[in-house]
Amino acid sequence: MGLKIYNTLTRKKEPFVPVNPGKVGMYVCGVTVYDMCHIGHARSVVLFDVIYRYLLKSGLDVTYIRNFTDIDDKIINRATQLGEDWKHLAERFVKEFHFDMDALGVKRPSIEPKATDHIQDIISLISALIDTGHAYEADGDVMFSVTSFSTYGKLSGKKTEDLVSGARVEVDEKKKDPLDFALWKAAKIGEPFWNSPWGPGRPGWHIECSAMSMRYLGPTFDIHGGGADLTFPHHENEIAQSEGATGEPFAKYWIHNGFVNIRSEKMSKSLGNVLNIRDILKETHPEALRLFLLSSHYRSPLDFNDTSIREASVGLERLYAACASLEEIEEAAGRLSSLPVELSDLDSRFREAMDDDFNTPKGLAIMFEASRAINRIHTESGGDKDKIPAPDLLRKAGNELAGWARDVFGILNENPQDFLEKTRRSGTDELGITEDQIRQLLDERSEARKTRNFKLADEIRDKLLEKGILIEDGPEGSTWRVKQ
RNA sequence: GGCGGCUUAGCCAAGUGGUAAGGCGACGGUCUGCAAAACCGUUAUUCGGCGGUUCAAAUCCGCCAGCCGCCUCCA
Repeated sequence: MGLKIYNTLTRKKEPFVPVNPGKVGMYVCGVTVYDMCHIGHARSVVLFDVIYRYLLKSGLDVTYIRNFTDIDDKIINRATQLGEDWKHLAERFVKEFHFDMDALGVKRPSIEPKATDHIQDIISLISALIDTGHAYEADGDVMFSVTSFSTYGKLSGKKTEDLVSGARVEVDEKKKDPLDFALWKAAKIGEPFWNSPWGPGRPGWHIECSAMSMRYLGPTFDIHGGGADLTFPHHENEIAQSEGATGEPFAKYWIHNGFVNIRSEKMSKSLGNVLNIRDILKETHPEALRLFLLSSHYRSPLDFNDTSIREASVGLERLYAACASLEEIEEAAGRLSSLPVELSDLDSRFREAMDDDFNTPKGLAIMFEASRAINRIHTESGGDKDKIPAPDLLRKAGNELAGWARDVFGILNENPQDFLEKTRRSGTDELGITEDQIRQLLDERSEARKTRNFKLADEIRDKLLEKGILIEDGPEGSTWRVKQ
C-alpha cells in the first residue's frame, strides 16, 4: 500500500513501512479518568478510530492499544473534593468514557490497559533506568535525568538550553536539574500508594505509557499518537524513558491531532466553554458529529460552532438521501452497461485519499460526488431503463461506498429509510403540535388542492410552517418534515 | 524570549511545481397550481502582501503583515 503519514518526529510525510511486515503496533494516549469527555477527546479518539479502521481495511494485522490513566494528581484531587474513593471515581469515568465512545461508534481497541494494572512493569522500567544511569532516587522520589539522554528534545524540536532559560520550569529541590521529571512519586499521608524499592509511592505521569506500550508492543513499534499538546513534555519524556531503558528506538511514526476550538475560542475550563460529548449528542446525531470531526484535516484546528455542526447534520442527511435513492434506482432494473465516473473506481479513489496522510475531507468529497451522481440518475432518467445503470453495477458501487462509509468513516450505519424518517419527525414534540393534528391538516389541504382551492391549501401550509413543519408535495401525495 | 504552525470564494474546506476538489449559503433554470425536495447552471482569471527561482508557483525561497499553538495540567 502507498500510505504516507506525517511524522511529527521528522516533520515530513513519510511512506509507512511497518516494523514487521503485515503487522502494525499502535499506541494512543487515552484519557485521565477524572471527568466527562469533551469534544476535544472526541476528535482524538475518532481520528485514531478511523486510522485503526483504515489499517484494518488495508488488511494489516493491527494491535491497537489505548490506555486509561487511572492514577494521577487530578484523580486524587477530584476524589478528595467529592469525598469519593479514588478507585471508584476512576472506574466510574472509565464507564462514562465507554458510554460516550460507544455512542460515537468508536471501535474498541485491541487492549485498553490501565496504569494501576501495570505497577510492576513500571517499577521494572524505573529500575532499568536507574541501572543505566538515566534516573536517580531522591528522597523517595525517582527522577529522570534529562541531561543523561543526549537526544532529548528531538520530537518537539526543543533544545534543553532553551527550556531552562524559559524559566517556566518548576523549581524542586529534589531535582538535580530543573528539567528532570518524576518517574516515581513518594506518597504523602493519605494518598494511594504501591510499595516499591524506593518506598511507598505511585508512578509519575509519563512512565505508564512507556511501560504499557512496550509491554504490549515491544521496545520498537509503529505508531504512537495523541493530541498535539502531548508532544511536549509527555511524548518527549516517553521517548527519553523508553529509549534510555532499552537502548533501542521507540515509536517510529508520531501522529498528533489538532485542537477543537469553540466558536473561535480556545476551549478551556477557565473560559467555561468546555463542551461534553454527552451534551452535544443530546442535539446532534453521533454520525453527524463524526462527519464534523472528519471534515477538516486532522492536524488543522477545527472550530465547533452552530453553523459547522448544522452543516454536518445537513451533509449526513444528504448522504442518507442518496443511499435511499440508490436503492430505488437499483430496483428499476436498468440496462445501461456503464457507471458515471463519480461512481467508478470508488475503492481506489478512497484508498488514494486515505493513503495521503488520512485525508478524510477528500474522502468525504468522494462520497458527496457519488451522492450527486446517484441523485442525477434518479431524477434525470425519468424511469427510462436505458438511462439507468444495471443493478449489478449499482450494487457494486453501493457496496464500495457503504463499505468505506461504515468500515472506515463509521457513518451511514443506519437503514436510510429509517434514518430519514426519524430525522423528518425529530423534534416534533417541542413544536406544540401532534402528528395526528399534522396528518389531519395535511388531509384537509389535500382536499383543498383537489378542488383547486389553493388559497386554503397555502394557508394550511403557512400555518404549519409557522409551527416549524415543512410540507413537501410529491407524486404520491404530500409529506411533512420538521424544519431544521 | 525560544520553538512550531496557519492565512484558498459570503462561510467551512481539499489541493505542496503543470494551470483552483467537496460542502454550506446565494442567485438563475427544470419540476410544481405556487412552493418544498431533487437535479442542472452561475458564484476564486485567482490562492494575506511584496519580491525572487522556474518554461511553469496557491504550491519552492526571502522579506513583511495578521492569526494561532506549544514551552505549565490539558485531546
